[in-house]
Amino acid sequence: MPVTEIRQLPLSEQIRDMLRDRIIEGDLQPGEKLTETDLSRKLNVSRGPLREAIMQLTEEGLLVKAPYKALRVRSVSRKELRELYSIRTALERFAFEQAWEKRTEADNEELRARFARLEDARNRRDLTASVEGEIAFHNWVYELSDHGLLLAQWQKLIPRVQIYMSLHQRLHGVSGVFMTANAEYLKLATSGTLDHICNHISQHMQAGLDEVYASIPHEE
Amino acid sequence: MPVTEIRQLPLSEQIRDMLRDRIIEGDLQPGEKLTETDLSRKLNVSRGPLREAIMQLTEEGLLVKAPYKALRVRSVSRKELRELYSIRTALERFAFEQAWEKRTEADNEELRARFARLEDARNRRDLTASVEGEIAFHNWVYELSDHGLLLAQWQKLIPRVQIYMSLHQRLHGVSGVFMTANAEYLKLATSGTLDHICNHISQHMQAGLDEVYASIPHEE
DNA sequence: TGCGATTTGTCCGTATGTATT
DNA sequence: TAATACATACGGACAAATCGC
Repeated sequence: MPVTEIRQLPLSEQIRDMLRDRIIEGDLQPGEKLTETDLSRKLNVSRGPLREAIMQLTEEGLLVKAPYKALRVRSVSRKELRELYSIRTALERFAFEQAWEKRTEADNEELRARFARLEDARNRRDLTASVEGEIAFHNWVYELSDHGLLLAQWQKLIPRVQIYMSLHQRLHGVSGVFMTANAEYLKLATSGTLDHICNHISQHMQAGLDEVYASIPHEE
Repeated sequence: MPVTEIRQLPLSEQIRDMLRDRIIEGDLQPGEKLTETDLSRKLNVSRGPLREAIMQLTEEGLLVKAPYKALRVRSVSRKELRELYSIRTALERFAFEQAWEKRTEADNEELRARFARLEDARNRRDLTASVEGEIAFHNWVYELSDHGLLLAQWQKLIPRVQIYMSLHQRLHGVSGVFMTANAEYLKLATSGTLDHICNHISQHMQAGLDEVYASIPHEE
């Protein structure tokens, strides 16, 4: 019986996705030191594809690397968290400017569906699904913007956002504060004015930042 | 006489920088197909570090790659050019918001120095120095913003900006239109109000876009 | 549509330079 | 300072997928 292992994705991408999940889940903790040879033994892969995965995760900001020096999982910090939410605010407001005139009723219905899925995940206290749902909810406007560069920049930020959301949820569970803000976001995005939703995003992001802020230690 | 080749940087980074220069200079043209084995022979390096360089350039958007498919130099397009300048507008306005209160007279003096260097490069009709100067001029506010994520996002855009600027300059030489806009930018950045410079950036970017737009063919 | 040629993806063994102890 | 661990790099080899005819 030949063991015909199917490989839909290149091995390097499988490794990348798996390591990214382990970092987001906290299995590999912030600041933890990793070595290539160690990882290649434990994952039972050679260093070639592993190095490619490591480089991509470094580009995403999940790993920190310097030539000939130790590989580390990026440490979380309040400064980075503030930067993350402030740049998300700028990008998402810009996304709404790009998307505003393009919205159709079908698009609005799609956002309501994503809101419902997010609400459901929260009610079930499903931490992973809540994070995924939050990302999908915000992804809506970037998809709608029809702006490839903007979408790419936002999607490169997603893993870092997931890290902070997951970290917070593991400490404090699924909070209910978010959903009222999300309901307002939904309402303004589908039936408000561009100015209203842009103003709301600043408050929305600030609320998200405040929610997570205390979960992060002061010093890097 | 032993040929003692010094390697300050890892080979993969040397390859990356060299390929990036060749793409920006137009030596490797948009849409051109590349093969790893071919490149490794011509550059006299093995495929390992070459693949790492290729991946980084793919992250920067200079190369396009899909599993098992041909590697290509990214084609330029008017749509991408519009996206590039529109997102630059959003990021640079945000950068000024972040940097505004942090400016000192020493910072303003630094911007004037960069303006002078840019003006000098243009007067000398030095195409390469003009592009570099333009980048350095705009880089000022990102450095000042003290926002690591923002700076990183902007710097990842730089190679693409350089491609379009170089392409335009090779076709039309150094134009004089820019410098009046740059002078206004300098004045507002150092002595205007935040609102004024933010409004100016939109016009400034639009002017830059218009300048380059006609140099790019319609169809991708 | 198939089939060979080309190219990418992967692995191994080894060597060398750098960092860390 | 020396010794060890590790990252970087090379070359060959084969498998897997794509491309061209």
